Amino acid sequence: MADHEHPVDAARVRRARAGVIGAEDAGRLSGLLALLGDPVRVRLLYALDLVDELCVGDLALALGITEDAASYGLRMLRTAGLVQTRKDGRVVYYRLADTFPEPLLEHCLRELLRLSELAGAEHPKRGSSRRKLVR
Amino acid sequence: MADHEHPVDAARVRRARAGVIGAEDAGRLSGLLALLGDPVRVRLLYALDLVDELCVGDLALALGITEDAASYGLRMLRTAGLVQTRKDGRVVYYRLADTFPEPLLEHCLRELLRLSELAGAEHPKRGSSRRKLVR
DNA sequence: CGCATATCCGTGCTACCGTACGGATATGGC
DNA sequence: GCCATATCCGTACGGTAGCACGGATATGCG
Repeated sequence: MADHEHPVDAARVRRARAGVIGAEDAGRLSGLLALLGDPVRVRLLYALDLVDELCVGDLALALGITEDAASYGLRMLRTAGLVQTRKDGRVVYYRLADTFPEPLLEHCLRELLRLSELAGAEHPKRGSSRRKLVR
Repeated sequence: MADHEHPVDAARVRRARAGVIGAEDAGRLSGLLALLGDPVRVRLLYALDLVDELCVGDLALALGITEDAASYGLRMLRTAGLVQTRKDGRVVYYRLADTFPEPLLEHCLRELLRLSELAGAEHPKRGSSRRKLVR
């Protein structure tokens, strides 16, 4: 591909360069978004938002996924600090983290869901019908 | 891993099962989130939000990425219906789609960015320092 | 008409993600 | 103490995403 050394609109390029989100922030933000960009993890968060807390096996049962998948997804969310655990005997109960901005994120997700319905409906991106997420 | 046939808290499992987001919706939503879960695409959207429209080469220049990467990212966003194009001669100008909920999404991203700063700061997820996003 | 340029497209490669499997660890019950 | 169970962990593997490279296409310019 050509190297394109000559900007077409130098002024706008400068404005964009100056104001665009930095690579550091973009990395963190996209990392978080990528973390949410998984059917299992999104549904885990939704489920935990519904019921205060639930253990790994019950979450797997509720979502119709293997305990491995639930455990893996929960570990990712926990590593990112989005959920926290309470251990009671052999059972580990997961819940949304105290710092979790429930209403905000729920609002965001609801709106993004609406957007996804009209924007990317016909594009079978990852996990739309490829995996059996339920039952 | 054990099969866990006996739910610990059957009531909550039922509640979670009934109210949790469906697999269909989860697929679309996570697909959209995964689409946003890429440093290049997030920054492309930010840049397009700053300046009304910009062509591929200038966007690559502004973000310090190759034109291939810009073209690829823009194609993804266009396929999902998040951006639209205007062709003028050889140059293709990209802008946010008319249906793009600017203030909403911007608000969401800003808040998520804040969340990412305190939640996943110490976890080098994808793209934090792995890729050269700028310069 | 021939050349330069802006963008797209097909292909191949590398890296990584999510899952399954087997085993390890911890805890409770008998 | 011994066994069952809930969860985690290490490993291996299939699938796929994102990028580079070369070429194709289209358009402006002389």
